[in-house]
Amino acid sequence: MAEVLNERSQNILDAIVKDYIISAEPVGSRAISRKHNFNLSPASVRNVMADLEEMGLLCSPHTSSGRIPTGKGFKYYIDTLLEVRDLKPEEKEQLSHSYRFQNMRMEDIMQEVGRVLSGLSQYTGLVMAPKFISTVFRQIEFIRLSHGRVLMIYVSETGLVQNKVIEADSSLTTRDLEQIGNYLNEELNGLSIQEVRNKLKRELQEDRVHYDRLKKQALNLSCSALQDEVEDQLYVAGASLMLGQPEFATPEQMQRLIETFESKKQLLELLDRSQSAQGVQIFIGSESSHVDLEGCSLITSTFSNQKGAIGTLGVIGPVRMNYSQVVPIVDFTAQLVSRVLDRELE
Amino acid sequence: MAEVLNERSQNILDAIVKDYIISAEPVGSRAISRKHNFNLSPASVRNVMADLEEMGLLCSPHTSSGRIPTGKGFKYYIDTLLEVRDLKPEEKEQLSHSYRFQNMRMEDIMQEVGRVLSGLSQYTGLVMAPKFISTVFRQIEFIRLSHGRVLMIYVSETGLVQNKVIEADSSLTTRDLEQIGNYLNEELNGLSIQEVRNKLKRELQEDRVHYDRLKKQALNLSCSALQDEVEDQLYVAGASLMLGQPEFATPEQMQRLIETFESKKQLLELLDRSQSAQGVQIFIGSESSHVDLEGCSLITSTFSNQKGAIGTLGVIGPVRMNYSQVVPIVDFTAQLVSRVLDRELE
DNA sequence: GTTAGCACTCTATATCGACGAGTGCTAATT
DNA sequence: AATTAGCACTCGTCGATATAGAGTGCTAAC
Repeated sequence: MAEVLNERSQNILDAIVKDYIISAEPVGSRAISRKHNFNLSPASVRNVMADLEEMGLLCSPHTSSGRIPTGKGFKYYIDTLLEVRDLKPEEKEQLSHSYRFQNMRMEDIMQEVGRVLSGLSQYTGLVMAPKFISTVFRQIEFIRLSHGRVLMIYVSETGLVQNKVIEADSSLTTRDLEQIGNYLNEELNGLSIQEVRNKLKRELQEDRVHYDRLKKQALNLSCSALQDEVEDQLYVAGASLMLGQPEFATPEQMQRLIETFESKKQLLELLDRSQSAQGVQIFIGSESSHVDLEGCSLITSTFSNQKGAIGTLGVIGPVRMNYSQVVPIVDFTAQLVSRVLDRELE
Repeated sequence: MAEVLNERSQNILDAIVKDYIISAEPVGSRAISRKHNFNLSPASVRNVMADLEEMGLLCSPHTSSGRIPTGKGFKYYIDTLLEVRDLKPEEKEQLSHSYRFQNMRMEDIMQEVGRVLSGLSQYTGLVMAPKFISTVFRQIEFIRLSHGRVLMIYVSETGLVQNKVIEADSSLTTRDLEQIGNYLNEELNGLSIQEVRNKLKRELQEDRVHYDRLKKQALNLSCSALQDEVEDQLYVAGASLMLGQPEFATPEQMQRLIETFESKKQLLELLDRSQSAQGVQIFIGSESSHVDLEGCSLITSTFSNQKGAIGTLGVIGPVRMNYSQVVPIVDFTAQLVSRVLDRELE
């Protein structure tokens, strides 16, 4: 699959991609031959470029213009040529100070991370909060609303608060709900949601449950409270920065981009995918199949605490993104957030 | 201040505004004279238009183009000429069915309202959730995090959940926090936040408090929990629809608009202002002083339940908005939401 | 008071040519 | 055999120019 290029071709591809990342404009043979001292004439460079074009790594917008890298070209660059340097200690130090996490709710932390990611990269920051199902049970409360509707408030180990309205037997009193809460808090403390579900299922099947009305109701209630997925929380920051990029300069492209950001569905799908793997991942718009993010690239990394609450954060920018700068930022930020989440556990 | 126009001038202004609302293009004398049967020649219409221009109600983009209404012209139209018809019962019925509020958390309701407002109007929907301070106390919980940090979860009468991290004496145990919660829930139930604050202040000043360590800590804790303002919650839906409007067709305008929507600060300021008055209010971009929403108009109304939790919702669109269509939608939606909030109280 | 007529203004659109950047090919060079 | 200089060719950009059309303001006639 991955074609092998000789060194000269690699160097030239590298140079073209780097130039294009800066200028956003087609790169000509003359510029390459002059700026980088390969000691090659433009004509020789042109020959190589023609080869690269044939391989599908470059293309030219029209007959007589320079070349721009294709999606495949960028992929090759990222996989083979990109050198991601580690941040220096002082850079890490500085980066840590960009984030102010003191006395913040989970929501605020997620939002702040998005904002800072966007600010540092000058692209759009994305954060997906840890999924409900990946969290560890800490506390649950039930509050009676009207007509047999109950407000459930769930708090995870890390202080993630989620709430949900559920239907319940309208005969349940405030007192009942309190007892149910106490019972569950004692029973379920420290279990992962997955374990909680298993435990609940097991207990519901035991026969003797049917003799204890309250216990049965407790189990039913917590089942509907914890069974269904709670909607994913996605934070998007700095969407307007994307509009400054030349690749989205036309009104139609802008509108499409903002629509995509607004609906969040496609973004969630992408972030979901990256959650399966570890470390930094890069998606290139054109290759990412049915997702309609043409011209965009996504750099993501997952964060998690020791108990396994997993979230994803990243930066979305034009394919022509400054990967060597953004990748370490995303990487280190993910580590930073993981550490902060662990700090929440006393 | 408000100038008085004779009937003919009014009719012509009315016609120009209505035409402009539809076409978004300068309106010429010929079009007015033909489409509306005033039995006036274009020349006569031109004379009137010249007068209206002198009064500052119209302007022409350049020497030889039709006229467009100025901000002042729109204001006159809204104040004097706009006829807002009430919705017919079947329209109300239909509108009610657009909203699906079943088993929704407060957050979801707010979001849904924004979405539907945007969908119905084809402009951008805004909803500001009831402010923390305007709510009525229902329940409070404290959860111990690390290093003397405590997660406070507050639930209002209407099921609005807000949480916040506060610093606290690190010697407080989980048991203490539970007792403090119980104590507060008993003492404060049913009071408005304002009353709660007063009560807390009063009790803190009583001398004998100092002999009861736990009570003192309870008061201190709830003071810092309930004293400061919690961040306002603003929901923006359908921002991309604004980008389809011809007044925001250039990339620069698009970017500015999205920036304004993204920062939310200016929008909050505007919505705040409208919260002081009752009923539907209309702000016109150019007049709304220092807020940078040129070319935009805002139609708002407040909603509230019987216990006074007040929020604001509305639609933001180009000044050239279809007021006669959108105003009743905003108005009725606010009533609808108020009713839904009251339903939450059993 | 109203309107027909007309000169005038300004925008939008299309057309044209010059310019420049860049290519691909070929033949000469190393 | 690889490299490169030279050259014809292509194509997009920019500015100038012309044209059509919409709309106005003014004046004189109704």
